[in-house]
Amino acid sequence: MIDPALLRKNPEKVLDSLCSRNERYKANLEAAIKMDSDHRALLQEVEALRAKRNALSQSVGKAKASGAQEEAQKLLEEVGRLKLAMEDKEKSLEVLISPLKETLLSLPNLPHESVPRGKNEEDNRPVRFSQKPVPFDFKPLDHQTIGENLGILDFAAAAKLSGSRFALWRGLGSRLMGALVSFTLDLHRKAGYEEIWPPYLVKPEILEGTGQLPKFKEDLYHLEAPGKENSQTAADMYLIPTAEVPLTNLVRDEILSVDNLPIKMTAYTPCFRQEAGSYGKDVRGLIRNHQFDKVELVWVTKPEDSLEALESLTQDAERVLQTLEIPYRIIELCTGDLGFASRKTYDLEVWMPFEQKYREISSCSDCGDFQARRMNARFRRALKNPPELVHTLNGSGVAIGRLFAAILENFQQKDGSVLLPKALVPYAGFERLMTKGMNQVVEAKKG
RNA sequence: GGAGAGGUGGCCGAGCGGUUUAAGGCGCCGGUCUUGAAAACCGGUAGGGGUUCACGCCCCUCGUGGGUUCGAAUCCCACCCUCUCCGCCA
Repeated sequence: MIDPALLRKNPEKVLDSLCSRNERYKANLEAAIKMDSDHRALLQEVEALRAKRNALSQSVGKAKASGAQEEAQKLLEEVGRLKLAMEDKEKSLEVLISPLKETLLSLPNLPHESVPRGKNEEDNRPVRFSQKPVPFDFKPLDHQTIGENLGILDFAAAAKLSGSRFALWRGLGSRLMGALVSFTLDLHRKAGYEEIWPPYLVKPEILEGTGQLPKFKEDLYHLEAPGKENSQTAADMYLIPTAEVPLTNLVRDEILSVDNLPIKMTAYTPCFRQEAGSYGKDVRGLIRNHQFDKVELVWVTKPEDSLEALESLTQDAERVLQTLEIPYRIIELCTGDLGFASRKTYDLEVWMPFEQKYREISSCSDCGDFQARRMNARFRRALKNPPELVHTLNGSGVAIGRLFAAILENFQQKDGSVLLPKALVPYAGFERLMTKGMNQVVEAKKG
């Protein structure tokens, strides 16, 4: 959520900043400013009436205690009349609050001033490249074909169980997935991250905290509370679209000690997304599925540390690709391409030889105090200092399915086998993925 | 899922319709005393919001949301969470 105080103090700056994302926020922002000022005007009236009521009610008690029955009766009548006027205004206030809150929650974060202005992904700026990809001396295949030829990916089986946009791994493919998760978590633990194994179903307010709700409900898998009709409070549940959601919300409603910052957490989780808007795009393979696996990195920092933390977090994600010797590049997103909660984002993109282009495998964002304000996540510099909002950051470190795909494509051999990156061998327990025919040849030689 | 007990400030714990605008203790912070410390004593110790140049004043919050009342931590309803026991279960 944008700071309402800033909205009042400097509406032009907020407007300019939001419009650098997209002009369409202008109307909503102006509505929010108007609603905020109406709300405050009425709030003052209501509070004045409440103060009066409280004072009168108290004097009723005192009058009764001192035995002044007539006096008490008179006061009672007066406060009764006051109450009617007050309840009227309180109702009007109620009516103002929810659209105001809704509007404030629907506005995205303000881009950091260092972020390049731009309309869409074409204006994103490359930051750095790894070593150039080595060209193949044969025509590389796409990861789905490679995986199916090796018998380690079975999309037909996944479709039988769950429909399109699901994946299923078999045999060594399944083992390789486990290896990628262990390898990645190990790497991050060594960099000082605490490993977390969180729940995958969360309450609605948790998703509001990180910014997925109320705006992006159609992207989420939603479980209606059973017996909802009979209960006002039975909570719906949502499948997490990323581990960012449970990890970041761990600091919700906390006042942390400054000594605990920065907090660095990592988690492997499956992620669930309806991806409603993406029909027809990337339908093949492991790139865009309803369920996918990801290792996530989350930082909680002091405000003055978050930009530097973003560099550090991005490097932690980068190290996964470096260690696995996969070609990649890092780009900085322009204002128009930033995610909802982010004020500055680096994307890591791996080289995909079949398509001859870079594909996103990680997105690292500094959310500033945007999520912290929604979550009420704070810290205190010293005992006598007032609490301040923390800054939160998150990044994939990295998407495991896409990493799997990148390994198949980048390490494929002319004979159809895939040679694993060296760093992965101890985790996988094997060096090469081979087709059934090749395995038979090897075994026959042994025999 | 069922039964019972319970949820009050950083912690313990009183309060069960109106001098409670939450007693008392512990802890913490500041001060007095002291060469220094401890002890003792004195004072201060929640968060959010509104308003004010400021001092301050006001509103909201006793698990959450409703309700009753002039007035609710206190009474009523629903729910959530924790603990104990039972059932089911990987």
